[in-house]
Amino acid sequence: MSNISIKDIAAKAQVSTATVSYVLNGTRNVKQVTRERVLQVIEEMNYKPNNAAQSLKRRRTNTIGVIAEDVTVFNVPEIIDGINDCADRLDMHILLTNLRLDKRIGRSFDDMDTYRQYAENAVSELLSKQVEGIIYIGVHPRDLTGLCDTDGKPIVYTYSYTENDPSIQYDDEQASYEAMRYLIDHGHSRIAIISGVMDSIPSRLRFNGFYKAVTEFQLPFDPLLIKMGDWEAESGYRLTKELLSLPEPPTAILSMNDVMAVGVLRAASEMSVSIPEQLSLIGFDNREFSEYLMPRITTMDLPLHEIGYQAMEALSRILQGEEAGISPKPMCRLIERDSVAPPKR
Amino acid sequence: MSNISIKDIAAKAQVSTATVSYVLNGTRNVKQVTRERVLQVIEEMNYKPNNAAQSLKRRRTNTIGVIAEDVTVFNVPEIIDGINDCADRLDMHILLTNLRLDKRIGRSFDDMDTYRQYAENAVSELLSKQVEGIIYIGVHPRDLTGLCDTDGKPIVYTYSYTENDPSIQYDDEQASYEAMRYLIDHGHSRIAIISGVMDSIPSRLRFNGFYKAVTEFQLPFDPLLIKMGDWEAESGYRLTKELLSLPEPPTAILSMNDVMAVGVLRAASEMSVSIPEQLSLIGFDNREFSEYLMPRITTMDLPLHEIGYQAMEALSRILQGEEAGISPKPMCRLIERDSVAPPKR
DNA sequence: CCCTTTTATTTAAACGTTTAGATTTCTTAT
DNA sequence: ATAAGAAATCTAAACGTTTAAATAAAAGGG
Repeated sequence: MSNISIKDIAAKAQVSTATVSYVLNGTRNVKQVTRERVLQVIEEMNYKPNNAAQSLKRRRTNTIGVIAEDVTVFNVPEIIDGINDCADRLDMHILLTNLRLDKRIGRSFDDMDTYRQYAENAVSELLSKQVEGIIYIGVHPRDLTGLCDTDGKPIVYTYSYTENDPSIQYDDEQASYEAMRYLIDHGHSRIAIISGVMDSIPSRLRFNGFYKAVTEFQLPFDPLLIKMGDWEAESGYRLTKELLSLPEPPTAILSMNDVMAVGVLRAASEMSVSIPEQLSLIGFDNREFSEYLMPRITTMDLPLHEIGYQAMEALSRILQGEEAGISPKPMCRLIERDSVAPPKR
Repeated sequence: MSNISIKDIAAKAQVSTATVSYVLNGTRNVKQVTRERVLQVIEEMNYKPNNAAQSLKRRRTNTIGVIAEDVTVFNVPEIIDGINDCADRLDMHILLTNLRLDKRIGRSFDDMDTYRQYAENAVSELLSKQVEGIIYIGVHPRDLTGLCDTDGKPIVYTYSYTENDPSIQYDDEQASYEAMRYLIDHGHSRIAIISGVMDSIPSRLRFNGFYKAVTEFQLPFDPLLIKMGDWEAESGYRLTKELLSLPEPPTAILSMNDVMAVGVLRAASEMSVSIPEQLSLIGFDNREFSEYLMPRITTMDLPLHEIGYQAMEALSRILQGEEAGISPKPMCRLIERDSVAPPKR
């Protein structure tokens, strides 16, 4: 049970505490022989520097806070993993705060009072722990700006649904543009889109990409093919039924997430429309299950690790006093599987 | 940009630093009027105690370390959420260390040297941060015992594949026993089991539960119905093909995880065996996708939040000097869906 | 061999708290 | 009014490091 301090090491190695500190940090020359003696003693006594004392004196903690709205949301762990990966390289540490918002206030995004309370607590806690900056992983349309005083400590947002600055996002618009191109390359022109809730930025960006492809490739723009979902499977199911009942149904559907794509699958199956023969389908997110469905669905993989990594990099840059810097948005990647084929004619 | 210390507060409120500390911690009587004055100043200056200084002086950090072999493994975030939930209540903080083992050494569980290196680093880091104890979330057959010196700090294992002490696990044996009962209640007697890799404790425990039910309900024990999988979908697929090709195929399959159950589904579909009419199926894990498959599969939900919570509770008890205590293992819960029906006769 | 320069080591203050023990101030009983 | 006791406040040391500044030891140069 250790309370071995630098003093104990100094005493046993017959040097001053300063010398021990110098060998530990390499901040000054130490004669080879004494260095070895000190290291030897450190090893013997299994000494570990007291981080609290170090931070106090150095006035640097090498620690950043990560606030996650909810760690159990599917994409959050990957992002944390990315932050972690980068933090390791920068010799930084992470203090994780899980707001547990999904558990605590569920889907009532407008319960701003409760949100504020939890958010303030979290920030206050982190500041007290002397974090040098904060990364905020949002999963819903809300954020910290104006909510609480971070005492000058920088915040970087990632995976946030709202527009913050600085904020690290992947390129949603390009992603849905690419998905469209893939469908078009396969010969589709009557393509429907099922969106997520429209108050979220990703929905809007993905819609932009869709629209860009429609105009660029001069597809007929039919408002009947634009459906507003809510990210849940049920909406994919319902809207697909509507789409397939159209006098002139689409030959392909772009679903803004894999969960709604499950609903598409179900509706198609019930209506005996086979995928991909009679209807092509592309999803978003590359959720694990997208590979387990029948057919395995083609989907857009999100660079989650990457945005976590970049968020940490950006924060680090800000901490060095540099500008956050605008690195190009990481790209999504199409995972080709079995849910797309040329349209039947 | 804050470097407001207790001294600044003391000066502005015209009291000594001791008094400020007393109002902050309530450790001594302070006259109502001075207390208010001090609190006022604290509020005004937005003062946050410096945690490093506090820990240094108090010699308590109220912080525990959590070491996760890999946070991106599906069940880990739920467990962390449970730890978090309990820690909040106990006013404890969590320092998360992600070994990133799946990324770094993949499936080579026997690469003990690399493992040791990462593990030692992690522990060393945490000890330096003065954590009071450690929770280790394992996902593979290996652990920390004998690997590195934790300097007397207690470790609690959870979700670990090996036998450690103290270790918080849910009741795997009971779970598979219950699953069997459910099948038996539905009229099945010729029940096959597809196991995970047999060097993992959960596999063995689940097998025990299976076997207990077989003997207790006097089912014919047929070795041909016992198949060794490896947790992956491919093995579920292959073994199901074998099972369904038997002269006397089973009427139900118990798969030790949902991923292998996907393979079962696929094999059955290819062989035109319909589920649940001709073959019943129960999985394990209640993975999100189990609800998205067709048919939605009946599966065992794991009390992941609960074991995280209990791990934190147990660690806290140890830190109070009490015994770890053996609370009853949390139970798994059967999620009834559409993959089980009475056998066709 | 002494003086100078370089290199190695030590001394002591500081970081921002907490907390015994000392001191002051306030109450209350006489 | 005063002494005694209680309540409030203050003083100062300590926690385990780091780091300027001071000092000591070693190395070079003539």
